[in-house]
Amino acid sequence: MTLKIYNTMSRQKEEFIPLEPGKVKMYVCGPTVYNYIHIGNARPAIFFDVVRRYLTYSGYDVSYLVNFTDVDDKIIRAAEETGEEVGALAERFIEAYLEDVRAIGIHPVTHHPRVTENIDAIIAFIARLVEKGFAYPSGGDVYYRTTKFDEYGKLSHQNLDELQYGIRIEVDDRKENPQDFVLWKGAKPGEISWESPWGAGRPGWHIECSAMVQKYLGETIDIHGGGQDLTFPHHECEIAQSEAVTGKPMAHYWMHNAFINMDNEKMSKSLGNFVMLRDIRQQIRPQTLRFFMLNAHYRNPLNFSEETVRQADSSVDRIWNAITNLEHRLSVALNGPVDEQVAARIEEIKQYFESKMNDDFNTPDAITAIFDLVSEANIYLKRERVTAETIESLLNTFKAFDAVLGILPSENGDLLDEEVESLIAERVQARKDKNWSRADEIRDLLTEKGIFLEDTPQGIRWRRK
RNA sequence: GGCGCCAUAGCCAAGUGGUAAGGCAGAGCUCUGCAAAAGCUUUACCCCCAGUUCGAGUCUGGGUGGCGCCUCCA
Repeated sequence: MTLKIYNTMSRQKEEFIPLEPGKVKMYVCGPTVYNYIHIGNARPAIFFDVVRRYLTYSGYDVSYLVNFTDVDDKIIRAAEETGEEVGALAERFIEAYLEDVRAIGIHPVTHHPRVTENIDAIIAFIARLVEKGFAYPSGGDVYYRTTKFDEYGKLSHQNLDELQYGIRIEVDDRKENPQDFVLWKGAKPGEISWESPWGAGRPGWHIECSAMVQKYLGETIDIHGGGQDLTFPHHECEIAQSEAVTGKPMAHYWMHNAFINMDNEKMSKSLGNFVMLRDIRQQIRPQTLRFFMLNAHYRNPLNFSEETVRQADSSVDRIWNAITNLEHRLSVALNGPVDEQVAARIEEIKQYFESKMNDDFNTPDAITAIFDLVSEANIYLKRERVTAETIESLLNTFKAFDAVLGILPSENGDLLDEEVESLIAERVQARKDKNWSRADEIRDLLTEKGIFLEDTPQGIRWRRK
């Protein structure tokens, strides 16, 4: 069973063949750190985290890089407004970003290269482009000569002549052609800058990725990802830069996620219709947010609303309940072999899970496998006699899937305090005495504290919500 | 103008041409001291029109409606 990935370049699903057996090099465009990230920014963060986790699950050794754009126009403007140094402001939002993504269960990436730490590599890269005639200095800036790169437009399938230039952005007359883009920006007086052969300045937006990909991962990588809006111009420009220098493909697989919408409109900072991740994660569980994102295919738009999030939250409850119920039953389970029928179903479900993940990361269908497992577990628990080995086997399968999806409760012990313990003990006695009113009173009291009691033939079971 | 994407149940959402997964919500039943959790049962002529085919949600053409990119954007 092989992994297939939809490649924006070919507009087809292609079999994944790594450059080097057993290893994957992937690079995803990260944030420009001038603000907190919103839910829309969280989609690629979560999705590509899952891609990386699944590749790891599949046995690959993955090098996963996400860059920080820590100097650019917006950062400079933001720093002017707050009165901070550019570097201090960028650092502050990098910390905020790391805190945000950690909170939603994203595994640490291999490395976060930063523009300001790679200025030399960027200058060297531009110098090679100038040398080869793909770039030209003009009025203190350096521009990329798009007409020189025959394949410009191959990723986004755009025709150079048919692009509408200057519609949104005024065309700079220092360019030979309107479609040329800036590689090096000459510094304005007082602006943060670095020395270069073309004078003091700073890198343009696209060049950082070309330079850093090459420096950290090599001339060709396996997977390059990002949001759909980066296909053009950003990734197109990266290809023009990198392939002009190396003559080799920059990446074998180009992956792009669709957007999160608000009222069917793209969530974006410029439209102002966004929800900050920091704000929403006070209100919803990280696992709910991940479930919400992964319950739709990454290439389809996803509408964010109170209702759809609530539905995701209830879905996560169903999964968590199954886990809690399995764990509760474990303490009174018998010793014995794994039930054969259950084992066979687990194997089927696992095959299904992998076949769906292999099909261009079809996470909605992979989630179906989780629910199949939930059903299997619930039905098994209906039996009077269960074995610990079978329960362990079910729990381990949940864990295996969760190593990819990250939607189960976190491992850290969820213990009850003494007061709660003694209330539960009191309720056990009250029920023995058929003192139903006291039993109900205690249950209501604990419900208010977010602890839900359930009476089962195997004793009291509790869960938190 | 160019390049694309999407339309499936009340809601969310998969779906390799062979007579529609899963989740949420709802209804009924079972279990329960009452609950909860869970189980069982139950809810679709797949936007419209034509075509290809023994057979179309799926392929082709044409509509309708919505969305994205075309140098800030995930």
